[in-house]
Parts: sequence; structure tokens; C-alpha cells
Amino acid sequence: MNQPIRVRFAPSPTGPLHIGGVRTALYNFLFAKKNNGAFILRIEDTDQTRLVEGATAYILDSLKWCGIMPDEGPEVGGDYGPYVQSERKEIYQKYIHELIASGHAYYAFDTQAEIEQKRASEKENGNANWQYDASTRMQMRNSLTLGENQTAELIASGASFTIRAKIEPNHTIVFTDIIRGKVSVNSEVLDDKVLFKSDGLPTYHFANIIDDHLMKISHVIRGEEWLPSTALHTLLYSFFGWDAPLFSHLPLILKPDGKGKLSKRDGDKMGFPVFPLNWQSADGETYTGFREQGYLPEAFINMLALLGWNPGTEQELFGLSELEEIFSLEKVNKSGARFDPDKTKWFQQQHLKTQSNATILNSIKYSLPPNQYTELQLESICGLMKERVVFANDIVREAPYFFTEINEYDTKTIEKKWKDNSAELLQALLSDFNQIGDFTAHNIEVCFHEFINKREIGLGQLMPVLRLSLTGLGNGPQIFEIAAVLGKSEVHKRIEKAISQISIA
RNA sequence: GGCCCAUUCGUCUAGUGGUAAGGACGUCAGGUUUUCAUCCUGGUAACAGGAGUUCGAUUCUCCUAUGGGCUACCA
Repeated sequence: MNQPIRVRFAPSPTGPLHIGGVRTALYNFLFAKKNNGAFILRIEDTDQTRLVEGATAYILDSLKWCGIMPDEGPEVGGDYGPYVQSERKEIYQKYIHELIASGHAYYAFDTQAEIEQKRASEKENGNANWQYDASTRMQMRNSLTLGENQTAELIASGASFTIRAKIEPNHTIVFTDIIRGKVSVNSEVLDDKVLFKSDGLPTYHFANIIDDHLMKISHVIRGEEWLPSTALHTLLYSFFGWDAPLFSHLPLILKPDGKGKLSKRDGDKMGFPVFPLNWQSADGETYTGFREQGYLPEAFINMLALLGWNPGTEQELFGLSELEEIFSLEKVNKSGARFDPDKTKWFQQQHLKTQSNATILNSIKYSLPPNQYTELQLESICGLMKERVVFANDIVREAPYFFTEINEYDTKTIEKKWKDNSAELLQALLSDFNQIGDFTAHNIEVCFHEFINKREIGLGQLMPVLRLSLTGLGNGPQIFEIAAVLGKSEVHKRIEKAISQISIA
């Protein structure tokens, strides 16, 4: 009775996976984990004309980056494979013939061009809604109108054909969507959908119900764009006498401004990524990924999880494993959510702050300029900077003074803070600094305070010019920490240099 | 055009047949800080409209509007 929870993410490899797809994968994954179920990856490549090289690898890499690992799928295998639809042709053949035998499907010999023509001429006659269905199928060339013998002959002669579902009008098809409740559709508005294409492969509608059934999928969690065709799917299940899985249709992710589905072009146009990873298409189009922009997968996932779902509490920061414990479909929203680049950055910043200095260092190590620092020193640089940047790879850009000589001094700060006595004060401070044995931030600070007390001057008179000397800038993290990282001799050098450079100017 | 789905601050959202309609991002104003960032405090701002049902509707129903999706031998 209590059947195991099995869900699938079923992308088609027609290009890079965009964040809507990643979110669908994520919700499937979270739902599976929450319910001790299995998360299955299935590649839906029945449209051979739209296959894009590298797309499957991209999907796999993206999921890996996010930490959404399939329990079954093309890479890991499983008991219900193969997990790539193009490798399941025979299976679909077998089932489509069952449907023909039971009278729920029929052969159709009309070519695509003929149908298009029909549609166009009907439109001219004022019928914009022509479709291949119960009201029109008897005017078309199919096994229903041609009869058994002629159909057999045509097939034997190698005529190309499709196989269509035979949908009878005037029943109400009702299914329950976990997120939306009851949805009903009159079969009248459904057309006789092509189930098998003339290339011998099934369409999505057919392959998906066969596979979901055979793979024992308990819950279908997919995008809202599938809601209208769920009526057809429900009917297909009933043709076979199978129980349909439970459906959940996720709201779409919309553009940040105005309405409309977020599309791949929006990102680079508006200055934010729409894809998890960088992508370059065969015709040279490139799209930037969240990963390459510097986003942490944790932040990306956190943002995505909250875009269309929330736990009902006021917590907003989550790790994957936390999400796995509290996710529920009932708390998924019904309406589309606009993607918010600002909030996405905020998530990134929050997650970066929680990372250890060593972890951050590790992530930017490869891009650091050559330097003399020890591991520990580099870690403290990361520690000093992580609260003031959004991305780890901003650290070097925001704090170049750790890695280069100071050749320029911020003019604004000079104008505001550099006074006639600044040089003399720095010089004196420097000789006190030289007395420090262990050049730690704490000792430097103590020394500094003793100095200003002795001189009876305010912090504001000396601290900014010290910062200016050491970093060339007017702002940054605590200056004693910076000094400690730079080391005594470097501090000495920099102060001497600043005194001579700035005084001249 | 037809069908389906949706509608709470600018955005993401919580929430209930009776609430001062809560939080977060953004924004604004203070505070902390040598500075910047962080952080803290406070302000700003919403139940699309109209009918019902009800003692009472943001909450239930219907209509309208708006938005979105689908309407292929694409998924």
C-alpha cells in the first residue's frame, strides 16, 4: 500500500539547463530526500532534431555543482534503466501497439504539410481553432477512414505515418495537483495528439507516461507549462489501466522586471546569470553561469529553494541538508515568481560569510597573484575581507594592497586627512612600531594607542593617514590587522614611501 | 481566438472568517566603526476591482480586469 517515493527530473538535452530547470530538479531532489525516496534523472532525447551536443554533459555537471545527485540515472545506473529515452525505443514500440490494439490509438498518414495546409485554409474560413480531433479525424487519411486492409498495405509499402491518440469528446478529465488542487479539463478541447512520430520515436507525451509508469514514479513534479497536457497524460494512463502518479506543477520563474518567463537572453542583457554554469553553443553564443560569476552553490541553491517555496517560518538561510529535512510540496506557491538579482547577491554574501577562511582561500587560491605569504597569512586576508565582499574572487580586487606595492594614494583621503604634521607623526609612530617585538595586530594596536595618548592627539588624526600609507586607500578592514599581515618590514617600507611621496605632492 | 492556471508592500513571501496584516531583499533615516563593509535600531510600503455568502471578509463563491502558460510529427 505504502509505495516508495520515486521522483524524476527529466530534462531534454536541447541546450544548457536554465535556473527554472535547476529549481525543478532541486524540488524533486528535496522531496525525494525528505521522504526517503529516490531521485531519478532521465534524459528525454526523443526529439533527435533538437539535440545539442554537450547538453547532457552540461546537465550532469550542473546538478553535480549544485550537489543534487541522482540516485538513478544515466551515469549511476539503476534497476529501471536505461535512463536515456533514445535507448528505450523497443519499449515504446511494444506499448504503442497495445494502444492500437485496444483502439485507443490509430495510424495517421497525413503529412505535416497537409495538416498545416488544412489548418491555414480553415483559418481563412474563420475557424482559428482547427485541430485533429474527433470532429475532424474522419476527414483525414488515417486507419479509421482507410480501413484495415489499406492501412496495412500502406504500412507495408513503407509509407510514413504517425500514431495518434484517439480522444473521445465530452468527458471531463479531473486530476488532483498537489499544489493547485483539483483541475478539470473537458476532453473536447484535447486533440488527437501524436504519440509516435514518423521517425519511429515517441513524443514526449507518450514516452513520459510509459517511463514514469515503468520506472514506478510516484510523484511527477514539473513546471507549470505541463499543466494543460496533464489531462492527456491522465487519459493515457487510463487507456493502459494504470494508476497515474501524483502531479505537482511548479510555478514559473519570471523576469525581474515586468512579466514573462525568464529567458536565456534576459540574463546577459540585464547583467545577471540565468544558467548555473558557463555555456558556449556551437554557433558561438555564450552565456555566463552562476558558478563562474563567483556564486557558491549553497547560495544558488538557497536562493532557488526560496523562489516559489518557503517553510512558513522566518528562517531564510538554509543549507542543502536542512532543506532536505523541511521541504514540502504543500508549501510551494501557486503563482510565478520574479527572479530577484539583488536578493540573490544577498544570499551569496550571507553564505560567503559563513565559510571558513581556509575554505575561501582554497576557492581563490588559483587566481591569487604571486606573493610571499604563508597559508596562515592568506587565510587571515580572506578572513578580513569576507565580510566586505559579495564574491570570494572580489577579495584581490578589493584589497590589492596585500599583493602589490602602493604607487598611488587616494587623493580624496589626502585632501581630507593629510595634514602638515602627518609626516612627522608617521615618522614618530614608525619608530615606536620598530620597538614592537611580536608584530601582531594586538601589539600594534596597543602601541598605536600608547602613541596617540602620549602625543595627546585623536585617532582621527593618525589612523586615516596610517591606512593611506599602508593601503593607498581611504577605507578597508581594521588597519592593525592589515599591518600585521603585511609584516614589520613591509610596514616600515610603506610608511617611509608614503611620507616621501605624499609630502612631495 | 480557445483552454488551463494564477493575483498580499517595488520584489520574494507569512498569515487568518474578527490581526496593529508579520518577515526578508531593496530603499530611506539614525547608531556602532578612524573609514568602507558588516552589524544594530527605526521608517517606508500590500490584501487588483466589483458583486454576493456572512453579524463580520484579505481569507469562501461568482464576475471583471490583469498576468502567465498551453494550443507542433518540441520538450
